[in-house]
Amino acid sequence: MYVSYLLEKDVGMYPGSVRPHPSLQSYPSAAQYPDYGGYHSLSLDTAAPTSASPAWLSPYNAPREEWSHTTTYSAGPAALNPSPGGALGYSPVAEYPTGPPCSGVLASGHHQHQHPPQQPLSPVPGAGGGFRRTPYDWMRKPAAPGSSVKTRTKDKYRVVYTDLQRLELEKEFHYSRYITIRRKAELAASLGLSERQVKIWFQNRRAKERKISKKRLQQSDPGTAQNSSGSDPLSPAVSSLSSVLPIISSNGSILGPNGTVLEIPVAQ
DNA sequence: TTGTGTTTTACGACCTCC
DNA sequence: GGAGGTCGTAAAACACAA
Repeated sequence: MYVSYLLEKDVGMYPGSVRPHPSLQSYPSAAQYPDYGGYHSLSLDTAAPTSASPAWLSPYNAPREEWSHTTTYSAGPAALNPSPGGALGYSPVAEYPTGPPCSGVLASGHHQHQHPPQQPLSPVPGAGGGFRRTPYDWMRKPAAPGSSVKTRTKDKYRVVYTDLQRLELEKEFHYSRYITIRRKAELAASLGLSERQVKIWFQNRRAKERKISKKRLQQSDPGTAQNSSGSDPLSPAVSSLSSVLPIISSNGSILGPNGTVLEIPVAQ
């Protein structure tokens, strides 16, 4: 928590609502997010789809807040502002070099490209180097008219985030593993998610990274299992980015390029 | 088609900090 | 007390082999 607190304090980290570091002026392609797409592994080039893209509104676009009868979610920005990004001026996808044409949705703040799912445009590399059989199946499945396709069994349910949502979350995660309150609000608004969802996504994403790191350590030689940086090693993607991007170290310090410490957590 | 393993959302419990 | 952190876990969504 205090990390976020520090980040929030460090206004310089987020000048306005744009990515601060010059290297982030244009986002790397999705290929640079090895962890992204592990589930719906759509490379951006193919995910960007021009027409077959889920557009911005996924079949799951309805925020959980709508389930108020079963949850206690607070109404997030998504619920209040269905026009993502516009008011906030944050249009990450618009900056995306290989971004989808539909990214205009974010940039403009209007869902201009809401097409019905169509034919899969191209095969997508799947696990094992093959191609996914039906990369867009998950987009089409739910299209039951009138239903927001929230599968629910018993009291449990979950939605599947769109590729674009996950990509943006991944990008933010690779910028910093801990999201600030402000960025969380911005991201939630621009992605049509609740702040709670963004927060939980980051929590789960960190857990995933720890899990991967742990697995990696176990696979490596036990003798050298001790990561050079100690515990909680960064994922490769993050590690590579850490050479140019500010990042939060395992002890909460804010690391700048080349590991320089920009800010040290205040002793609590 | 089915069974199985993995990944992704979501939550509760518990903790720390302000 | 509220917010957000980790940790553990449930269950849906998915991939893939048989």
